Amino acid sequence: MTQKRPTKPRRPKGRAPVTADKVLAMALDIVERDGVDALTIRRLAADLGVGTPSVYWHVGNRNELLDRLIEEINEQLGNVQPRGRTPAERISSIMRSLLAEVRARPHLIALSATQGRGEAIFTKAQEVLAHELTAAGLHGEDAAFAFSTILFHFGGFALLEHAVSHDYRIHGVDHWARADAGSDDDIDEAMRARLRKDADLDEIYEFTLDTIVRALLGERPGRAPTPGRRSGASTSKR
Amino acid sequence: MTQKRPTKPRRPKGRAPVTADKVLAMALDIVERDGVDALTIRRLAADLGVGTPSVYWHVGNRNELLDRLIEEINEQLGNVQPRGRTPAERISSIMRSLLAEVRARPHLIALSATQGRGEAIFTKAQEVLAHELTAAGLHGEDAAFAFSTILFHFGGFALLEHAVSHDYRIHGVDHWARADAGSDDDIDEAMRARLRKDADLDEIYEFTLDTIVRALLGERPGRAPTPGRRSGASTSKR
DNA sequence: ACCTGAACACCGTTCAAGT
DNA sequence: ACCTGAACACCGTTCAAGT
Repeated sequence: MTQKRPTKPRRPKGRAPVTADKVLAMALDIVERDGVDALTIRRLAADLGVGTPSVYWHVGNRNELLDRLIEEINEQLGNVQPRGRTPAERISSIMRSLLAEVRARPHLIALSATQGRGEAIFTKAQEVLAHELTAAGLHGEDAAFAFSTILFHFGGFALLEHAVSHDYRIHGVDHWARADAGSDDDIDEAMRARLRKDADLDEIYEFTLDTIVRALLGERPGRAPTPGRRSGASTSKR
Repeated sequence: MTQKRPTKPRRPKGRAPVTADKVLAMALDIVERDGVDALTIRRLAADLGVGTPSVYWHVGNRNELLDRLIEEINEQLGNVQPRGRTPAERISSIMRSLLAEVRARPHLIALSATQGRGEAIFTKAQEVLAHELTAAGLHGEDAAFAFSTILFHFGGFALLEHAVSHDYRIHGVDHWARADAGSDDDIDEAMRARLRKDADLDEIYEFTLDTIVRALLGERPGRAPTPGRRSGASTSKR
């Protein structure tokens, strides 16, 4: 539109004033493309075509910017609808979709981690979870405890998984690869062999989530949900 | 010793050459006193009485330094011995002491978080845990799965608790304080009231840990361990 | 082998000043 | 109300040079 000078990407006149929303949008863009660390005020200002003080004028300092970013992403998250027939299944299904959503947005986790805001994750889904908990027959303090517990379990898992996603193996690899690991005998070889490989995070999440939800709802554990899983794979004792 | 010039804290001659261990010790000192962010190469060099290039010579760059620091703290950690009569109790007790230890060293968690090394946390205790798991009758894949699951649960909790320790309330506070929170009726008032207050993190940890350990060991849930807990505190439905 | 001064290429943030 | 140039006070890291 209007005049465009090839060498000067800066807006020539008073064209299209930068707004706080535009700053936020551009910031989100940078984070999604190049990660949280790449989001510097100077880079942001440059991409916006303004000087750094302008950024400070629209949105506060870098911390405020990151906080706003978290909330923004958050609002786009958690449009989950429960699936399943039993209450436990429905609740588990919520937390499963949530993990999938959050995994698809690693920036969000990275942001939350750097900002120390493990809670801010998804607001919408909280309503759904609360609703489903009362539908499951929980009320008052019990419902609140179940709510917090489930959310905390989810948040902790998401955070650790992310913190560890680069080259994880629950530390094991180096440690358990050593022949002398595990004092002497005692720890059998099959276990040690398995610990040398990466842990199956999905399996862990599934199991812990199921277990916690069922316990909160007062159901007995039952090996029903994941058939064939956790059946005694007891191997040679060495 | 020898000459000491008051205005110049730098070591005057070739006195007491800096070693890698001294660098590490000083770094640990700074982190413990002023936090991870305060640990800058320049500050470290200054406190050591040398120029910045010296630091680079002894220990690599900042990342390597942080990694080494994590491992160092780690080695001082996890001298736990299991207490309790049943296997579940003994295992839970390990993870309880571990949380206590890690809580007493917030720097370690901060370090692990910034370095993305949620696993590095405590090496020694892993042996104890593995031992106790096999003593509980688990072997092979099952034992490995239990091991990873328990560690992951612990790590996730520690990480989230730390990330959130400053002003936590599972996001709730702002959200559930609003009168319109929870679509319309449905969510009862007692639950909403409880969500406005901070969640009891100890209670959550205790409950999830117990539940998971018992499930892994094949015990039935049972409300025995924490008597009086989670008894239907169902209050007025509004 | 160990240390130095000095520089490079970045940061976040603020100030005085412009329109 | 919004934007600028310029600076301040920091960073991590490296280079060439000293002993």
